[in-house]
Amino acid sequence: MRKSFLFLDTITNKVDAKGRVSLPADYRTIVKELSTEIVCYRSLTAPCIEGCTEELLEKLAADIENSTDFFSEDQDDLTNLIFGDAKRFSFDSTGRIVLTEKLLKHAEITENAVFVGKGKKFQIWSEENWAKEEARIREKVKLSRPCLRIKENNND
Amino acid sequence: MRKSFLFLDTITNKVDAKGRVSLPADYRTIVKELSTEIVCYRSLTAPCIEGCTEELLEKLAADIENSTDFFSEDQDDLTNLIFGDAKRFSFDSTGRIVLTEKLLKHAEITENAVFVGKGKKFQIWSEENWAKEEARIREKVKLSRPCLRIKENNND
DNA sequence: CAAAATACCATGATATACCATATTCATATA
DNA sequence: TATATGAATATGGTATATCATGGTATTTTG
Repeated sequence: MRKSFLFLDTITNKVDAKGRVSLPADYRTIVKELSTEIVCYRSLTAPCIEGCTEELLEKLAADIENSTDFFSEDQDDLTNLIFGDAKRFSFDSTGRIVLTEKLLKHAEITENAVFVGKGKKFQIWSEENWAKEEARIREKVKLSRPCLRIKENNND
Repeated sequence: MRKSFLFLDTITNKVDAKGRVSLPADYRTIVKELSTEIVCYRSLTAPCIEGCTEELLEKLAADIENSTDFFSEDQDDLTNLIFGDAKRFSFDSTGRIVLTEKLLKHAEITENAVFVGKGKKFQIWSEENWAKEEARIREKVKLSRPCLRIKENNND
Protein backbone atom coordinates (compact mmCIF):
# COMPACT_ATOMS: atom_id res chain seq x y z
CA MET A 1 0.00 0.00 0.00
CA ARG A 2 1.42 3.37 -0.99
CA LYS A 3 1.89 6.09 1.51
CA SER A 4 2.19 9.14 -0.69
CA PHE A 5 -0.02 10.59 -3.33
CA LEU A 6 1.68 13.28 -5.33
CA PHE A 7 0.87 14.69 -8.73
CA LEU A 8 4.20 14.61 -10.54
CA ASP A 9 5.77 14.94 -13.95
CA THR A 10 4.74 16.84 -17.06
CA ILE A 11 2.56 14.97 -19.55
CA THR A 12 1.11 16.15 -22.86
CA ASN A 13 -2.15 14.62 -24.12
CA LYS A 14 -4.41 15.40 -27.06
CA VAL A 15 -7.69 17.24 -26.71
CA ASP A 16 -10.32 16.22 -29.25
CA ALA A 17 -13.18 18.26 -30.72
CA LYS A 18 -15.44 17.47 -27.78
CA GLY A 19 -12.87 18.59 -25.23
CA ARG A 20 -11.97 15.04 -24.23
CA VAL A 21 -8.53 14.40 -22.71
CA SER A 22 -6.94 11.40 -21.07
CA LEU A 23 -6.14 12.12 -17.47
CA PRO A 24 -2.57 10.79 -17.05
CA ALA A 25 -2.62 7.23 -15.72
CA ASP A 26 -0.65 8.15 -12.60
CA TYR A 27 -3.20 10.81 -11.72
CA ARG A 28 -6.03 8.34 -12.16
CA THR A 29 -4.33 5.95 -9.76
CA ILE A 30 -4.32 8.62 -7.07
CA VAL A 31 -7.99 9.38 -7.58
CA LYS A 32 -8.88 5.71 -7.36
CA GLU A 33 -6.77 4.96 -4.31
CA LEU A 34 -8.18 7.90 -2.40
CA SER A 35 -11.67 7.20 -3.72
CA THR A 36 -12.13 10.86 -4.45
CA GLU A 37 -12.76 12.96 -7.56
CA ILE A 38 -10.83 15.45 -9.60
CA VAL A 39 -11.84 19.08 -9.29
CA CYS A 40 -10.77 21.77 -11.75
CA TYR A 41 -11.05 25.56 -11.81
CA ARG A 42 -9.54 28.53 -13.62
CA SER A 43 -6.23 29.59 -12.11
CA LEU A 44 -6.55 32.98 -10.45
CA THR A 45 -3.10 34.10 -11.47
CA ALA A 46 -2.16 32.37 -14.72
CA PRO A 47 -3.68 31.35 -18.05
CA CYS A 48 -4.05 27.72 -17.04
CA ILE A 49 -6.47 25.28 -15.46
CA GLU A 50 -5.78 24.19 -11.93
CA GLY A 51 -6.84 20.83 -10.52
CA CYS A 52 -6.70 18.85 -7.32
CA THR A 53 -8.60 16.15 -5.49
CA GLU A 54 -11.93 16.98 -3.95
CA GLU A 55 -10.33 15.73 -0.74
CA LEU A 56 -7.91 18.67 -0.73
CA LEU A 57 -10.68 21.21 -1.26
CA GLU A 58 -12.51 19.67 1.65
CA LYS A 59 -9.46 20.16 3.84
CA LEU A 60 -9.19 23.76 2.74
CA ALA A 61 -12.84 24.31 3.55
CA ALA A 62 -12.40 22.73 6.96
CA ASP A 63 -9.36 24.90 7.73
CA ILE A 64 -11.31 28.03 6.94
CA GLU A 65 -14.21 26.98 9.08
CA ASN A 66 -12.13 26.01 12.08
CA SER A 67 -9.75 28.94 12.24
CA THR A 68 -11.10 31.92 10.44
CA ASP A 69 -8.44 34.25 11.78
CA PHE A 70 -5.70 32.05 10.36
CA PHE A 71 -6.75 33.14 6.92
CA SER A 72 -6.64 36.74 5.86
CA GLU A 73 -9.72 38.36 4.44
CA ASP A 74 -8.05 38.41 1.05
CA GLN A 75 -7.44 34.70 1.12
CA ASP A 76 -10.99 34.11 2.15
CA ASP A 77 -12.16 36.03 -0.89
CA LEU A 78 -9.85 34.08 -3.16
CA THR A 79 -11.11 30.82 -1.75
CA ASN A 80 -14.65 31.87 -2.48
CA LEU A 81 -13.66 32.49 -6.06
CA ILE A 82 -12.17 29.04 -6.37
CA PHE A 83 -15.10 27.22 -4.82
CA GLY A 84 -17.46 29.15 -7.02
CA ASP A 85 -15.54 28.24 -10.13
CA ALA A 86 -14.62 24.66 -9.30
CA LYS A 87 -16.27 21.75 -11.04
CA ARG A 88 -16.04 18.01 -10.45
CA PHE A 89 -14.65 15.89 -13.28
CA SER A 90 -15.01 12.12 -13.34
CA PHE A 91 -13.24 10.04 -15.94
CA ASP A 92 -14.83 7.30 -18.05
CA SER A 93 -13.70 3.68 -18.39
CA THR A 94 -10.94 4.73 -20.80
CA GLY A 95 -9.64 7.37 -18.40
CA ARG A 96 -10.83 10.55 -20.08
CA ILE A 97 -12.41 13.69 -18.72
CA VAL A 98 -14.30 16.31 -20.75
CA LEU A 99 -13.02 19.81 -20.14
CA THR A 100 -15.49 22.65 -20.45
CA GLU A 101 -15.33 25.47 -22.97
CA LYS A 102 -14.85 27.99 -20.17
CA LEU A 103 -11.75 26.24 -18.84
CA LEU A 104 -10.22 25.55 -22.24
CA LYS A 105 -10.70 29.15 -23.27
CA HIS A 106 -9.13 30.52 -20.11
CA ALA A 107 -6.08 28.32 -20.64
CA GLU A 108 -6.01 28.94 -24.39
CA ILE A 109 -5.88 25.20 -25.01
CA THR A 110 -6.67 23.91 -28.50
CA GLU A 111 -4.84 20.81 -29.71
CA ASN A 112 -2.85 19.61 -26.73
CA ALA A 113 -3.12 19.79 -22.97
CA VAL A 114 -0.01 19.78 -20.80
CA PHE A 115 -0.52 18.33 -17.32
CA VAL A 116 2.03 19.70 -14.84
CA GLY A 117 2.33 18.09 -11.40
CA LYS A 118 2.45 20.39 -8.35
CA GLY A 119 2.38 17.88 -5.51
CA LYS A 120 -1.04 18.07 -3.97
CA LYS A 121 -2.30 19.97 -7.00
CA PHE A 122 -1.66 20.03 -10.73
CA GLN A 123 -2.13 22.41 -13.62
CA ILE A 124 -3.20 22.08 -17.24
CA TRP A 125 -1.56 24.37 -19.79
CA SER A 126 -1.44 24.92 -23.50
CA GLU A 127 1.93 23.92 -24.93
CA GLU A 128 2.83 27.49 -25.81
CA ASN A 129 1.90 28.99 -22.46
CA TRP A 130 3.67 26.27 -20.51
CA ALA A 131 6.85 26.70 -22.51
CA LYS A 132 6.83 30.40 -21.62
CA GLU A 133 5.98 29.75 -18.00
CA GLU A 134 8.64 27.13 -17.49
CA ALA A 135 11.26 29.39 -19.03
CA ARG A 136 10.18 32.23 -16.76
CA ILE A 137 10.43 30.12 -13.62
CA ARG A 138 13.78 28.58 -14.50
CA GLU A 139 15.19 32.02 -15.16
CA LYS A 140 13.90 33.25 -11.83
CA VAL A 141 15.40 30.33 -9.93
CA LYS A 142 18.76 30.84 -11.57
CA LEU A 143 18.85 34.38 -10.22
CA SER A 144 17.78 33.54 -6.66
CA ARG A 145 19.05 30.19 -5.62
CA PRO A 146 18.18 30.64 -1.92
CA CYS A 147 14.63 29.57 -2.59
CA LEU A 148 15.95 26.11 -3.17
CA ARG A 149 17.13 25.83 0.41
CA ILE A 150 13.65 24.94 1.48
CA LYS A 151 14.22 21.64 -0.13
CA GLU A 152 17.77 21.03 1.02
CA ASN A 153 16.89 21.65 4.66
CA ASN A 154 14.15 19.16 4.69
CA ASN A 155 16.20 16.30 6.01
CA ASP A 156 15.31 14.12 8.90
CA MET B 1 14.49 -2.31 12.19
CA ARG B 2 17.01 0.16 10.79
CA LYS B 3 16.67 3.81 11.64
CA SER B 4 18.68 5.55 8.99
CA PHE B 5 18.61 5.02 5.29
CA LEU B 6 21.36 6.83 3.47
CA PHE B 7 22.32 6.70 -0.16
CA LEU B 8 26.08 6.12 -0.14
CA ASP B 9 28.97 5.12 -2.38
CA THR B 10 29.64 5.70 -6.07
CA ILE B 11 28.53 3.02 -8.52
CA THR B 12 28.75 2.90 -12.30
CA ASN B 13 26.17 0.93 -14.31
CA LYS B 14 25.47 0.55 -18.00
CA VAL B 15 22.59 2.30 -19.72
CA ASP B 16 21.13 0.38 -22.66
CA ALA B 17 19.44 1.70 -25.78
CA LYS B 18 16.08 1.95 -24.03
CA GLY B 19 17.49 3.93 -21.13
CA ARG B 20 17.43 0.98 -18.76
CA VAL B 21 19.83 0.99 -15.78
CA SER B 22 20.19 -1.18 -12.75
CA LEU B 23 19.49 0.78 -9.62
CA PRO B 24 22.36 -0.10 -7.23
CA ALA B 25 21.35 -2.95 -4.94
CA ASP B 26 21.85 -0.86 -1.81
CA TYR B 27 19.48 1.77 -3.12
CA ARG B 28 16.88 -0.87 -3.86
CA THR B 29 17.08 -2.09 -0.29
CA ILE B 30 16.23 1.38 0.99
CA VAL B 31 13.25 1.67 -1.31
CA LYS B 32 11.94 -1.71 -0.24
CA GLU B 33 12.41 -1.15 3.48
CA LEU B 34 10.64 2.19 3.38
CA SER B 35 8.01 0.86 0.97
CA THR B 36 8.37 3.97 -1.10
CA GLU B 37 9.44 4.75 -4.66
CA ILE B 38 12.37 6.47 -6.30
CA VAL B 39 11.75 9.92 -7.75
CA CYS B 40 14.14 11.60 -10.18
CA TYR B 41 14.37 15.10 -11.65
CA ARG B 42 16.85 17.32 -13.44
CA SER B 43 19.24 19.02 -11.06
CA LEU B 44 18.57 22.76 -11.00
CA THR B 45 22.22 23.62 -10.67
CA ALA B 46 24.30 20.92 -12.36
CA PRO B 47 24.29 18.71 -15.45
CA CYS B 48 23.11 15.65 -13.56
CA ILE B 49 19.98 13.80 -12.52
CA GLU B 50 18.95 14.07 -8.92
CA GLY B 51 16.98 11.39 -7.07
CA CYS B 52 15.38 10.75 -3.72
CA THR B 53 12.56 8.75 -2.18
CA GLU B 54 8.97 9.74 -2.80
CA GLU B 55 8.71 9.85 0.98
CA LEU B 56 11.06 12.83 1.07
CA LEU B 57 9.09 14.68 -1.58
CA GLU B 58 5.92 13.95 0.33
CA LYS B 59 7.42 15.69 3.36
CA LEU B 60 8.26 18.66 1.21
CA ALA B 61 4.71 18.81 -0.11
CA ALA B 62 3.35 18.66 3.43
CA ASP B 63 5.64 21.48 4.52
CA ILE B 64 4.50 23.63 1.65
CA GLU B 65 0.89 22.94 2.42
CA ASN B 66 1.27 23.86 6.08
CA SER B 67 3.90 26.53 6.28
CA THR B 68 2.58 28.89 3.69
CA ASP B 69 -0.67 30.14 2.41
CA PHE B 70 -2.41 28.54 -0.50
CA PHE B 71 -1.60 31.43 -2.78
CA SER B 72 2.03 32.47 -2.34
CA GLU B 73 3.66 33.25 -5.66
CA ASP B 74 7.13 31.98 -4.84
CA GLN B 75 5.84 28.68 -3.53
CA ASP B 76 3.71 28.35 -6.58
CA ASP B 77 6.66 28.77 -8.91
CA LEU B 78 8.87 26.45 -6.94
CA THR B 79 6.37 23.63 -6.74
CA ASN B 80 5.85 23.79 -10.46
CA LEU B 81 9.53 23.37 -11.03
CA ILE B 82 10.16 20.55 -8.60
CA PHE B 83 7.02 18.44 -8.82
CA GLY B 84 6.49 19.18 -12.49
CA ASP B 85 9.89 17.84 -13.36
CA ALA B 86 9.97 14.93 -10.91
CA LYS B 87 8.98 11.50 -12.09
CA ARG B 88 8.33 8.28 -10.20
CA PHE B 89 10.57 5.34 -11.12
CA SER B 90 9.78 1.82 -10.00
CA PHE B 91 12.22 -0.99 -10.69
CA ASP B 92 11.35 -4.35 -12.21
CA SER B 93 12.14 -7.81 -10.79
CA THR B 94 15.73 -7.50 -12.01
CA GLY B 95 16.20 -4.13 -10.33
CA ARG B 96 16.18 -1.80 -13.31
CA ILE B 97 14.56 1.57 -13.91
CA VAL B 98 14.04 3.22 -17.29
CA LEU B 99 15.37 6.74 -17.41
CA THR B 100 13.65 9.19 -19.74
CA GLU B 101 15.21 10.90 -22.71
CA LYS B 102 14.77 14.28 -21.02
CA LEU B 103 16.77 13.26 -17.96
CA LEU B 104 19.52 11.48 -19.89
CA LYS B 105 19.96 14.46 -22.17
CA HIS B 106 20.17 16.92 -19.30
CA ALA B 107 22.88 14.83 -17.66
CA GLU B 108 24.60 14.08 -20.98
CA ILE B 109 24.52 10.38 -20.18
CA THR B 110 25.09 7.91 -23.03
CA GLU B 111 26.87 4.65 -22.18
CA ASN B 112 27.27 4.66 -18.43
CA ALA B 113 25.49 6.16 -15.46
CA VAL B 114 27.38 7.02 -12.27
CA PHE B 115 25.28 6.87 -9.13
CA VAL B 116 26.66 9.11 -6.39
CA GLY B 117 25.23 8.83 -2.88
CA LYS B 118 24.44 12.08 -1.07
CA GLY B 119 22.64 10.87 2.04
CA LYS B 120 18.94 11.46 1.72
CA LYS B 121 19.40 12.10 -1.97
CA PHE B 122 21.62 10.82 -4.73
CA GLN B 123 22.77 11.99 -8.12
CA ILE B 124 23.31 10.30 -11.47
CA TRP B 125 26.14 11.62 -13.66
CA SER B 126 27.84 10.81 -16.91
CA GLU B 127 31.35 9.50 -16.32
CA GLU B 128 32.94 12.57 -17.89
CA ASN B 129 30.89 15.10 -15.97
CA TRP B 130 31.36 13.29 -12.69
CA ALA B 131 35.11 13.16 -13.15
CA LYS B 132 35.14 16.92 -13.62
CA GLU B 133 32.79 17.52 -10.72
CA GLU B 134 34.73 15.33 -8.34
CA ALA B 135 37.97 17.05 -9.28
CA ARG B 136 36.34 20.43 -8.75
CA ILE B 137 35.05 19.50 -5.32
CA ARG B 138 38.35 17.99 -4.19
CA GLU B 139 40.20 21.08 -5.33
CA LYS B 140 37.79 23.33 -3.51
CA VAL B 141 38.15 21.34 -0.30
CA LYS B 142 41.92 21.51 -0.50
CA LEU B 143 41.80 25.29 -0.63
CA SER B 144 39.38 25.81 2.22
CA ARG B 145 39.58 22.98 4.65
CA PRO B 146 37.40 24.61 7.37
CA CYS B 147 34.33 23.85 5.31
CA LEU B 148 34.90 20.21 5.96
CA ARG B 149 34.36 20.67 9.66
CA ILE B 150 30.84 21.84 9.10
CA LYS B 151 30.13 18.75 7.17
CA GLU B 152 31.67 16.31 9.62
CA ASN B 153 29.68 17.78 12.50
CA ASN B 154 26.51 17.36 10.60
CA ASN B 155 26.45 13.61 10.92
CA ASP B 156 24.59 11.89 13.66
C1' DC C 1 -38.12 13.93 -30.77
C1' DA C 2 -33.74 16.30 -31.52
C1' DA C 3 -29.43 17.58 -29.63
C1' DA C 4 -26.06 17.03 -26.46
C1' DA C 5 -23.67 14.65 -23.06
C1' DT C 6 -21.95 10.34 -21.52
C1' DA C 7 -20.40 5.52 -21.65
C1' DC C 8 -18.38 1.76 -24.18
C1' DC C 9 -15.44 -0.69 -27.92
C1' DA C 10 -11.26 -1.26 -30.96
C1' DT C 11 -6.54 -0.49 -32.24
C1' DG C 12 -1.71 0.74 -32.49
C1' DA C 13 2.04 2.44 -30.00
C1' DT C 14 4.57 2.42 -25.91
C1' DA C 15 6.15 0.96 -21.70
C1' DT C 16 6.53 -2.78 -18.47
C1' DA C 17 7.40 -7.45 -16.56
C1' DC C 18 9.72 -11.53 -17.06
C1' DC C 19 13.30 -15.09 -18.50
C1' DA C 20 18.12 -16.35 -19.57
C1' DT C 21 22.88 -15.49 -19.46
C1' DA C 22 27.03 -13.13 -18.07
C1' DT C 23 29.64 -10.79 -14.74
C1' DT C 24 31.16 -9.42 -10.35
C1' DC C 25 32.04 -10.03 -5.56
C1' DA C 26 32.84 -12.34 -1.25
C1' DT C 27 34.14 -16.41 1.18
C1' DA C 28 36.48 -20.45 1.97
C1' DT C 29 40.28 -23.49 1.10
C1' DA C 30 44.74 -25.11 -0.23
C1' DT D 1 48.99 -15.54 -1.62
C1' DA D 2 46.57 -17.66 -5.10
C1' DT D 3 42.63 -20.15 -6.53
C1' DA D 4 38.16 -22.37 -6.43
C1' DT D 5 33.23 -21.93 -5.40
C1' DG D 6 28.82 -20.09 -4.92
C1' DA D 7 25.69 -16.32 -4.35
C1' DA D 8 24.25 -11.91 -5.64
C1' DT D 9 24.11 -8.60 -9.05
C1' DA D 10 24.04 -6.68 -13.67
C1' DT D 11 22.72 -6.95 -18.50
C1' DG D 12 20.66 -8.58 -23.18
C1' DG D 13 16.58 -10.09 -25.22
C1' DT D 14 11.58 -10.94 -25.70
C1' DA D 15 6.67 -11.51 -24.43
C1' DT D 16 3.01 -9.11 -22.23
C1' DA D 17 0.16 -5.55 -20.49
C1' DT D 18 -1.08 -0.78 -20.32
C1' DC D 19 -2.26 3.49 -22.16
C1' DA D 20 -3.79 7.13 -25.31
C1' DT D 21 -6.93 8.00 -28.81
C1' DG D 22 -10.32 7.60 -32.77
C1' DG D 23 -14.73 5.96 -33.39
C1' DT D 24 -19.54 4.44 -32.21
C1' DA D 25 -23.56 3.38 -29.33
C1' DT D 26 -26.41 4.67 -25.60
C1' DT D 27 -28.43 7.59 -22.35
C1' DT D 28 -29.96 12.02 -20.74
C1' DT D 29 -32.17 16.46 -21.21
C1' DG D 30 -34.73 20.20 -22.93
